[in-house]
Amino acid sequence: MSVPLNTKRCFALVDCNNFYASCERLFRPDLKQRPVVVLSNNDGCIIARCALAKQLPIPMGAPFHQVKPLLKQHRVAVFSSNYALYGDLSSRVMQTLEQLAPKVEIYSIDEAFLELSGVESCQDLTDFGQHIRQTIQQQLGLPVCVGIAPSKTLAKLANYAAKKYPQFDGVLDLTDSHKRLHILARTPVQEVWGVGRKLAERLQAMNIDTALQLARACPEQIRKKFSVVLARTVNELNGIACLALDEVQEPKQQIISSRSFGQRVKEKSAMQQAITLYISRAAEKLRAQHSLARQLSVFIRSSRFDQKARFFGDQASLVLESPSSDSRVLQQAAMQLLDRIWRDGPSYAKAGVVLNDLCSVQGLQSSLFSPPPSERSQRLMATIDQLNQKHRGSVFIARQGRDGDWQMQQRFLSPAYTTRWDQLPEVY
DNA sequence: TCTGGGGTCCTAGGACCC
DNA sequence: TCTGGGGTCCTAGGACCC
Repeated sequence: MSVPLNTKRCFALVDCNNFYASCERLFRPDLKQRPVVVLSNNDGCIIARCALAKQLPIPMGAPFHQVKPLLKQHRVAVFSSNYALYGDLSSRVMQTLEQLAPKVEIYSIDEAFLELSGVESCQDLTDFGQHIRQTIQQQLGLPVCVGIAPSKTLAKLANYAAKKYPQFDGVLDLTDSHKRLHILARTPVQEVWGVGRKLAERLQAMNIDTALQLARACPEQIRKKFSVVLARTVNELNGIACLALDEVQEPKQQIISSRSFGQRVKEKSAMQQAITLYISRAAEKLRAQHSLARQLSVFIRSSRFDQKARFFGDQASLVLESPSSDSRVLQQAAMQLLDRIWRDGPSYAKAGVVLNDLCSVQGLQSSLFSPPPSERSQRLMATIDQLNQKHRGSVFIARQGRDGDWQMQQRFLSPAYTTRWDQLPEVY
């Protein structure tokens, strides 16, 4: 009787390479030899670069206006972010992965953890990683890298190395402990999942510079000096899995909708329009996950980068009498909050709303103390959501208005190739 | 002129209580 | 005159992630 190779727990992290840039290039084969970058909302800064663009001195997060001349000089193709496109391609990638492995955790728009333990077709782990890579490439035309290891943190690290070192051909299996030590010793501690800039600084002050040095630190000491989270990371780096695969996506505990303005806002009426739009977006998300909010906040702020004017920012929040997901109820409450914090004078650069203390509609049906929203309200909101799903922006609260200078800039938006019939790409 | 948005989790410290 | 100590709960803020 043969014993399965992978009786022990084993994770793979599949991560799309330069996801947003790859998505844009998918429908523009003419850009194959040209560097491609994607901008953040409002065309603010660079948030994705293809491999060619990474060779240029354009750092991640660079403000667009600062690198504009350089982009022009190198004939870089620039795109505003197109989340309709990325979201749709993302879900296709995830569906493909779900066919390849029974247990998949969608970790972000471009990453998923897979549990490989017990995958029958998976005898050699590296071969299986290559199979994943080729399948996504063939079916969707998107490049991915695969990291394989006995813990999620190590799988992340394996993925980092698979991307960084070409000799691995996009797949690295770190279940072997010799190979693991070799890679850990060459990985800066800041590249470890869970170690950001601040922690890296503190660790370096203790002469912990590499992932291997962190792996060899005493978890108890780390827990005392730092936190339980970093102590867990130390264990994970040693191949002790402390983090499980989360297959079910829990409803969000907080919903935020906020934007920087295309142009500074000085008038209260424009701010009211913007807040009304944001609250509608947030309420839509709330209803999509069948939740209600008990608490909401509104914030407004000027620009932190403005040299001439003093920074101004404020926020206010309130608790609703009974939890709600009705756009009209939330909008009225948001307008009250705005009245409390609004000041004439500042040039506002950004505003947003936050919904907190969320609960599920079902959980509330039986509660005596907080009656659930009325049938009428629920039906109305469901109808609005349906209409807006078909045609975005067909039904909205009048206060929102149709257009405003404050709306975000998207000067380089690609068509919604995959989600709108009228924008399907034409092939000649 | 122009510097993103949306999340999670943990900890420290204050308020309050006995 | 003398001004405790321990526990819980909540919130704000920090750090991290993509």
